[in-house]
Amino acid sequence: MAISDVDCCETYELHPDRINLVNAGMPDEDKLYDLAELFKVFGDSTRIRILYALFESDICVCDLAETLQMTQSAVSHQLKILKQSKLVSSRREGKSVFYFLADDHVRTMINQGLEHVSE
Amino acid sequence: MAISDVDCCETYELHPDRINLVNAGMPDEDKLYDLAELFKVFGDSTRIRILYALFESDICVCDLAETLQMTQSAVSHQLKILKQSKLVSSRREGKSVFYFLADDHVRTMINQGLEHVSE
DNA sequence: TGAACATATGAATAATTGTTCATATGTTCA
DNA sequence: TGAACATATGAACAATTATTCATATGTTCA
Repeated sequence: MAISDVDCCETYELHPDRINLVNAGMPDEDKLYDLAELFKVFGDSTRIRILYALFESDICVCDLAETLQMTQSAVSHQLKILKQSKLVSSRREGKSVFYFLADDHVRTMINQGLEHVSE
Repeated sequence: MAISDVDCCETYELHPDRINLVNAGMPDEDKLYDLAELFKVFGDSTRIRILYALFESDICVCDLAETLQMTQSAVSHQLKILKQSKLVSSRREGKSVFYFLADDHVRTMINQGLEHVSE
């Protein structure tokens, strides 16, 4: 029934102690999924560049598009994803919409990632 | 020539001060790419589950496959990606290969992500 | 109200990617 | 050495996704 019965592990010398220990520490499926989804949002260089831009200053869609040399549409699509993940928020000022970082986890996570890739 | 000339920003009221500020703080293209690639590795629930497993104990491929109810091949492919990103390392013990976390950034990053999704 | 500006969004396309299947490589032990 | 075990890997397929294009929504101001 399980994958192990029909596939790779019929004859493997398993280590039940380790398997139980690992399963005990494993978060719920929902949490794992949410966590992966969050990282997936960071896993695109366009979105990383948008977040970096917001490190410095609140900024409107038009300025973002100009800064990143992208179309307004592409930027807008990515901002929507960032907003759904609650990494950014926005406020309207007249015709413009300004985006800003929703909280400081973003900086912390990106800095932690930078430490890793800088080694 | 630039995208802005032909597309979205011909008539936009840009804010040069903000744009310059943002560009000054923007890391190199290479660094941005590496950073996005790193996050992309975290952005898959299978790999997150593997990393969680390694929080508890070094573990061999077979036990990982059994624990996560996946085929040995799928686990092995993902371990390769994690290893290329230097998030895990491995040592051989006889026929088995044991994997373990390469450094503590992994824990820090995942915990930081958890804080965000737990709000 | 109507025209111009600024942003958002749906559909389509191209590119990326996780898993499976088949098989290759590496290790142990009789 | 040969057989069985454990892991790694290449090719193929299905699913996801970033961007583009066309257009809709929302705002200001004459």
